[in-house]
Amino acid sequence: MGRAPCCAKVGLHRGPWTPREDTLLTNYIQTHGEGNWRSLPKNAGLLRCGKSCRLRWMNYLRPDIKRGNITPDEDDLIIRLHALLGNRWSLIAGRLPGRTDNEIKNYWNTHLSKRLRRQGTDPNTHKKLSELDQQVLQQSHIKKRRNNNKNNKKKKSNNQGPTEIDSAQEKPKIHLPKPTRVTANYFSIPRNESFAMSSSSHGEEAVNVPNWGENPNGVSFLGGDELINTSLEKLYEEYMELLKIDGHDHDHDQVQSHNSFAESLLIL
DNA sequence: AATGTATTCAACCGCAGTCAA
DNA sequence: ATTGACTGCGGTTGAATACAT
Repeated sequence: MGRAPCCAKVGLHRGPWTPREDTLLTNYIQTHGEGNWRSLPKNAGLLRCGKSCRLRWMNYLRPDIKRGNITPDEDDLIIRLHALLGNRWSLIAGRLPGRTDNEIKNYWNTHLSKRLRRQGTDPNTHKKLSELDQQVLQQSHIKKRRNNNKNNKKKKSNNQGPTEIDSAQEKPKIHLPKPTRVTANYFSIPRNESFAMSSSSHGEEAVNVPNWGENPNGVSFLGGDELINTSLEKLYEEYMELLKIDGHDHDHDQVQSHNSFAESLLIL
């Protein structure tokens, strides 16, 4: 249908948020709650589009956000969840209390995917790369970054918009299937709250579906690192159990069994 | 010290799902 | 059944910063 971009309105602020804007947004949400993003900026006295407000709140201002220092446990969990779920960042973030989808996406792109590549694993498929594949990936990665920076310089000096030709030329992408949208109808817990995995999980089904509804009182899972680590450990155990039950050779069928589990998470 | 290159991450963009009219 | 507003998501950009030469 093609709607006009929500930020196209003349006179709206863009770019980095100022402390004053942050305060206005925080104060407004603290008194009126989240939602109604469209009308929020006007009501809060902000010259921002609703989308921008939502993003700022979700990724930066929310009080339950844990910033920086992603622990090795979280590292490992992100990698495992990515193998299961692919680039479904919001789903992954939902399993990491206090982390945002944007943060995890950035962390993946800047740290984890590189690490996997260095270890000879394709970050997209989580399969072992051949030596040739590794070389190709390294080359395209380096080339892409170089080109990107060249473009940045060019844009700075010319003060021109993005050069579509440039960006289109140097992007040999590996496309994953478009992530399935997961709505609140499926999972009725707030984002960034961990879920309680059932401990008696091995019934007739090979996979287990988390108890999404088991947080009726809005019980916080952010009570401390101990609590978080406990839930992470539970997750690890659960995944390992699932892999055992599948009875597959992990090296060869890991991705496939992960995918089937991922599907079970998405299609209820 | 100056310049070039690489990295990080907040913010933006556009698409797609949902839902009310 | 259709339409359009709203919302949420993943992909991408680009300014700021760090590091290398």
